[in-house]
Amino acid sequence: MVNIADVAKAAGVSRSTVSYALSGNRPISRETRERIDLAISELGFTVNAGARALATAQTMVLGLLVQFEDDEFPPAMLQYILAVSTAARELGYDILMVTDDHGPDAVRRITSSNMVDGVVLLDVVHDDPRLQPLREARQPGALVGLPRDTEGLDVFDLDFGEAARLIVDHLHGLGHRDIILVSPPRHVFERGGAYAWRFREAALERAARHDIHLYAHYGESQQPGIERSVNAIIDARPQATALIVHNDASIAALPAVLRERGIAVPRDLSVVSLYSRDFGRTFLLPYTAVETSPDELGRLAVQHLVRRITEPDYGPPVVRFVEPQLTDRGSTA
Amino acid sequence: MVNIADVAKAAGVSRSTVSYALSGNRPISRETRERIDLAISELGFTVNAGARALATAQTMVLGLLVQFEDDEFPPAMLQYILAVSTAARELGYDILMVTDDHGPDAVRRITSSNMVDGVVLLDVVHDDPRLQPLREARQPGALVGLPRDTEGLDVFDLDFGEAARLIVDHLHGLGHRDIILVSPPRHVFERGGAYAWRFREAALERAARHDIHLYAHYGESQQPGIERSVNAIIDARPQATALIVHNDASIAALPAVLRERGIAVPRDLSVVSLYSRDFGRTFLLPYTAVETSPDELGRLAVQHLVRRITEPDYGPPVVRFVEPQLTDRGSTA
DNA sequence: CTGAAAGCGCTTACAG
DNA sequence: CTGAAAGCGCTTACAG
Repeated sequence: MVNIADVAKAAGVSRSTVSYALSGNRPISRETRERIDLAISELGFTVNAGARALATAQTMVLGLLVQFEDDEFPPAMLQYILAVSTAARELGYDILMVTDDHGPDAVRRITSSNMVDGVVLLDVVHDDPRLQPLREARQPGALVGLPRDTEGLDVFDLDFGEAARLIVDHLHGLGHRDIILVSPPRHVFERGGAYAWRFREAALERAARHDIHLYAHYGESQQPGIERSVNAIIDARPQATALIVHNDASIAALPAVLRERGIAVPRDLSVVSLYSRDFGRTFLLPYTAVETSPDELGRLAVQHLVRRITEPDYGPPVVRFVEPQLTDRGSTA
Repeated sequence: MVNIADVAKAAGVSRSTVSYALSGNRPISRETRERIDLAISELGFTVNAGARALATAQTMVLGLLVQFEDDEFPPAMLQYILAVSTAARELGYDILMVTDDHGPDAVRRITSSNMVDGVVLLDVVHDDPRLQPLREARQPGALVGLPRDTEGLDVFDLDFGEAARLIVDHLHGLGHRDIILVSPPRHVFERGGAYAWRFREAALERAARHDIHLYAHYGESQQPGIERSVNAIIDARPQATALIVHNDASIAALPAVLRERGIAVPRDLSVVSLYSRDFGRTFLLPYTAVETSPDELGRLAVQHLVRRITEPDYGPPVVRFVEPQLTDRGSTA
């Protein structure tokens, strides 16, 4: 394998000069630089990433921890993964993606061995067991999803409370007084998926203030049973005039359910949901909805993480909520 | 950061002895080993992965190249990613996931810098531009998907030709003589998605032999337009008694389309498709289908890749087709 | 503007 | 069964 010494010899300079030419960390004469460039391209030299990492204590790799929970809807996850990966590459970082079942061990493993310069956690839950090892790590961490205790970590999430208020207010303004809410599965609440109850509680609170009856139900996230559960929920609340769906799997299945029941939107029922624009390229979703912004969240997390890696005193940890935006697609009346 | 010298000092031995205790590459007395273990846990020592990689020329990291094509159906991709990641971890490898738009550069970048010990390529097309840089790399490569030229690379794929014959024979045996085939989008054929035409050609050839009319159409893979395209295809072939769907997006949308049209399966129409078992947890798919085995393909690719990394003369490249298996879910008659 | 040398944290022949 | 030392391929003060 051709190394920096080979290049130095071919160019007739020292190894340090080659290194500085590579990094640009000190001025090099034009002539010398040209000889080095020539040698590099003739020999096909590429810096050995491991050796550079050892010398600089920077790997230029970010860890990405993904958890494939059974109650997670796969198509939604991929958007976050892609967003993080793309944002990282734009800043010169690669992604070490870890899908281990046991997240805390994975965090410890990749941080204590110095495989990564920082860590992004996806699918963060209220009491996430990965937070402690991440706080103990040398490397900074950024979370997508709000945990109970954000200490020492940068946190990014959609403002689910505000999203709920936005939606309830929107329906209230249209005169709806009986509204169904389809939440994530019960299991998501139980394992601490804070986005689920943050949305539900804010919706209930807001509905109460408006004297609206809000019927909150758990939806499903796995087939078979998604259509069945949505049907059962609608059956249970015949008086409802609007449906809020905070459940990826259920909203994906909703068009088929409504067609089957002969329910026209928004004539017979108003529908509002939360999903990302890209989600609507996989599923046929003509509904007014809050944009969940996976791209923006992934990008924010990576950008802050990289700043924290490169600027030692970047300031106190950041907890940032993305402002929900309601996109009106005409599914409410 | 605590390093191997700190451990050696605390345990009262040399650095080499600590290293050998870690690797198990030479016998260590019980007493010495215990002192070392104690020092390691007291100091909280973890081997520095980069330093080890530099010394051993092994990173214990596999590159995973993923391409998010617009005509790809995201839910299906995730299964391959997860399969590769899981199989790698079981063999002690981590995954460097690269989603660059420009695959050939990405392959060159991660291999020439020695960031990885081997590379897995997903979504391989007929004339895949990533193959050349991969062949030129020091590291071995494994592909999921069959390219035109398999030279020098281990290749794994479902036997799409056999899958087509299996399905056509199955329908022929049931007496069908007019069959619709919904293929992947035209763009997949154009960019060299070999699985698309391997399946279609084998199906056409087999149908001709049986004197079956096989009506091959391109389906869609993005909303809006999937339901519409399936409807148009069915409208165009009223005489058909069976439907073969080789298109993830279309099969996911099929239940809604058939319900809307009032078509009962298999009474009015027989349906056969190709998808994985897990795919049926995201979508409601009660159809007889060939299992596409993403788990098995991902696992095979990783296992062979790792053997090729660890056993210098593992033998000639392998091209292995996974045998298609038809799971009868009663959607044909 | 450039070079010689130390150091990053490991592993592994070589020697005993 | 164990140690001293060279080497993996870089970077970066230090010196000129």
